[in-house]
Amino acid sequence: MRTVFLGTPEFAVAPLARLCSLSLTEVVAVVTNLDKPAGRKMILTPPPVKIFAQSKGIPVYQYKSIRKEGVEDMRKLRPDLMITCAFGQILSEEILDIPPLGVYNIHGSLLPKYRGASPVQHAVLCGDKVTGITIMKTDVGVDTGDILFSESIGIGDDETSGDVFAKLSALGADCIEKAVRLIAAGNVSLTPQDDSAATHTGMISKADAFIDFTDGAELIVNKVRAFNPSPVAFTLLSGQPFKIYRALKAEGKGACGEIISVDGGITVACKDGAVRLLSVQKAGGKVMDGAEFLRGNKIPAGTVLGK
RNA sequence: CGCGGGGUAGAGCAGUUUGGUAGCUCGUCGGGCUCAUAACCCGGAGGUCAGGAGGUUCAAAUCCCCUCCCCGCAA
Repeated sequence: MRTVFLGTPEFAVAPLARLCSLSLTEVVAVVTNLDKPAGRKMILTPPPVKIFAQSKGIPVYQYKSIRKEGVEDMRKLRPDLMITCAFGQILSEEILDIPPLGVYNIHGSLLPKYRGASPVQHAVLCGDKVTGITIMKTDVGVDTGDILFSESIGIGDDETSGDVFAKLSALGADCIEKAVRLIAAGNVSLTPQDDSAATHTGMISKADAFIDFTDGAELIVNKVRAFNPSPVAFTLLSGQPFKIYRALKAEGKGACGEIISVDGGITVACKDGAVRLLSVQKAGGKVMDGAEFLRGNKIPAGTVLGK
């Protein structure tokens, strides 16, 4: 099957790699977002999917808007099948109609839960114990298409979004292989989503990652997990950004945001107890564990975070 | 040239303003105490202070110049 893959970030690389390794699918082109300026020097950086595709010698197409600029290119490719995975753009009817076998999407949640841009982060943020991959037919809505199947996976108590992303990316590869075999065999049975059970997730912003110590310990720990590796939960220490990479619930009482213990680690009081900061970073500094940080930064107990 | 912090012992930092014997916490090694210990006490090792046979000076971690690297913000 002539297959066109549309995806952008690291998450999409494993599924793409799987499709490339199958004899069933011939990946004739990869579509991805434009290279973006990144980092302090604003160096133009190609998306991970592009880097992978080029290493395999697969033609890469990049559009600001595939709907406006890419329709003719897609038609010329004469794909039998198109696969989307964290592509970052919404396809038009015009494009969806091109491949005779249809367009399928790899989504990082158990739909209809967590439609949208940040399903993985929200699953972690909400403290879910289970999430998964859904393979669904792509339609003009945002993750609203009919479901081919889904597979679930557990979320460990101490796992971050980064950890879950890695697991789901691998699962996504397995799922898309399975899906492609079903499609090739003509064995496709779709189930519409229950829209009444749907939840939607938007883009994660830096402001979402600000820790409010008047929240409960569990929510704070979940925020820390959900926003690692990006954008990373943070608070303020003496008015400067103070990032928190890892934290655990702990025993203790005190005013919200107050550091109540600096004995071998940093323990901060919150609404219903305390959290222990296991991995932190101050502005301009490196990431280090709590005890290490305290060795060189004399933080008196009683210091209040968040201002 | 987007803004800013930083590079000093294995780790994290102070010392730089006001040049003048290289310091702190931890780790490490040795010894002691203890039923015992990640606890406590005593002692030791470990640093060409990012680099430049640079500049100034009697004297530079510190002041001036150049280069490299790390990080926060912004995007």
